[in-house]
Amino acid sequence: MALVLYNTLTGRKEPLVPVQAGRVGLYVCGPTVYDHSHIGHARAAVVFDVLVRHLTRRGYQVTYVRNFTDVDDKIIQRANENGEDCRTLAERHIQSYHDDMDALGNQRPDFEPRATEYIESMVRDIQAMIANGSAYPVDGDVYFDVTRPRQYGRLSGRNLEDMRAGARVEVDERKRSPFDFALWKESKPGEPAWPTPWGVPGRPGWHTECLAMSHDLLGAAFDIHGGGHDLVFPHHENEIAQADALGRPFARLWMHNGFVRVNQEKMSKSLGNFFTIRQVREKFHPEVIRLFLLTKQYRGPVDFSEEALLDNKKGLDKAYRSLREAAEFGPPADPGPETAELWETFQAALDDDLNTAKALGHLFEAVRELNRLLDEARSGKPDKDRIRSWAGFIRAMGAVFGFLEREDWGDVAEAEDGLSAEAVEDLIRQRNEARGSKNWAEADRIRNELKSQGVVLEDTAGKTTWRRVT
RNA sequence: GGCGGCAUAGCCAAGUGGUAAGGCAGCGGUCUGCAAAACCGUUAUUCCCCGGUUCGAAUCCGGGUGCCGCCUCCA
Repeated sequence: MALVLYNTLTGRKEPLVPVQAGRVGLYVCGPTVYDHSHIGHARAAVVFDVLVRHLTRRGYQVTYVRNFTDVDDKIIQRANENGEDCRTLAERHIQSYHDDMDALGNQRPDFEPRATEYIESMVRDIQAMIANGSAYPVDGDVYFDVTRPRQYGRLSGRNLEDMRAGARVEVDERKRSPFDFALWKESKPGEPAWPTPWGVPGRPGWHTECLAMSHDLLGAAFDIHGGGHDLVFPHHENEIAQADALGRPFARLWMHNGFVRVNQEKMSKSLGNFFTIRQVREKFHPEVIRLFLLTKQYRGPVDFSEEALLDNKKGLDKAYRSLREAAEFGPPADPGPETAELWETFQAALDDDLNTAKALGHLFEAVRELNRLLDEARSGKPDKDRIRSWAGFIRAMGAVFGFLEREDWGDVAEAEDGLSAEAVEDLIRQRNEARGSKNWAEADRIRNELKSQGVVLEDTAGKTTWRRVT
């Protein structure tokens, strides 16, 4: 079955037919680096990371580009507030972003271009748009004339007549249409500025950079352009308008991930209801965040809450526990023929517009099967080969999602506060001595004491294991 | 005002014509000194409401209701 993806441009799912057979060029809009990233940014990055993993797994050679917007009004404003220069501010937040994304287990894109590295290309494109009349200068700025492309609004499904001018922002009377957007802004003294052929030093507007960078790194016609749903209008609409104005082919398929919500509302800076990734990381392991973000198909909204994270932590614990027990029967083996059917079903779910929620269901079916085998093993009939094969299968599915790859799950996190591992094991020794003499009261007292310290014991045949819970 | 999305058990969430995946929580059982974990069974005669099409609909059509998003900050 073919891999299909929902295309915002056409409003339906379409088979992925690459420009060049076997290769996929993917461009995803990255963050504007003036602040730490929140869970919404994490979702976008995780979704497209899983897409890349799946496409790669499916045999495509993927070129993944994700940009940094490192020149922009908000960056200038924040830098001024902090009394530092824009470059320093941007650099710090690029590092912060990398730190978060690495922690979440996202692979680095093949290219991470910065807007400031592509000014020349942008100037080239803007000049071409001025030359063919689709852009016009006003004072020191340059605006794009939205009445020029034949179908302005085709991505977001709207037309100029029905839009509300000035709904959120004062109408700039100098523009021909209120929806004309800035390609170039004249710089005030002290602001970042680059020279131009039209004589006014300044900086680019937001909407040109992705056009220039995708063009230079992936070629004019490429396969997939992605980003958060809030980029559909105006950002991506305006990118398409410029490509049209330049007579340039552009991305074929447009993918947009849904929002992360808090109490039924979009997580956003303006509502103040956002949680930064680093905040959430203080309470939850990054793999838990990752699992949570994949529990729903990427196009729908996902509701953020501690309860939801906690539920997912339990699910991940369960899977890791099985893998750890399976490891006692040897390292994970290549998935055998027994798992082939489920593997196909799993892949088919991802082939269908990256249905991670469905695929995750299949992963947990495999966990249950592995636990069944482990139960049989405990009752004295170990089938090592099958155990190792199912463990390998679960790992393989985990690899597509980018989790279940740790060896130290359960011993990690929270270890800095509470009892040391030595102290725990000492108490376990004391308890097992009590158990040996059938002193159940003392054994239970020690177990309860550990439980109050967040350590849960599990007695299995001849051995007591422990884990920390939050 | 325009455009778009969503509504499935206590919670989260798959399922787009053939008789309700999966996770969390709950209940009963097995195992255990007791637990924990795991497994087995169970938990929606029914998919927001009202009509219609069909042998058959959560799934298609029409009409409601509710929630959300976008209409130049935003992943």
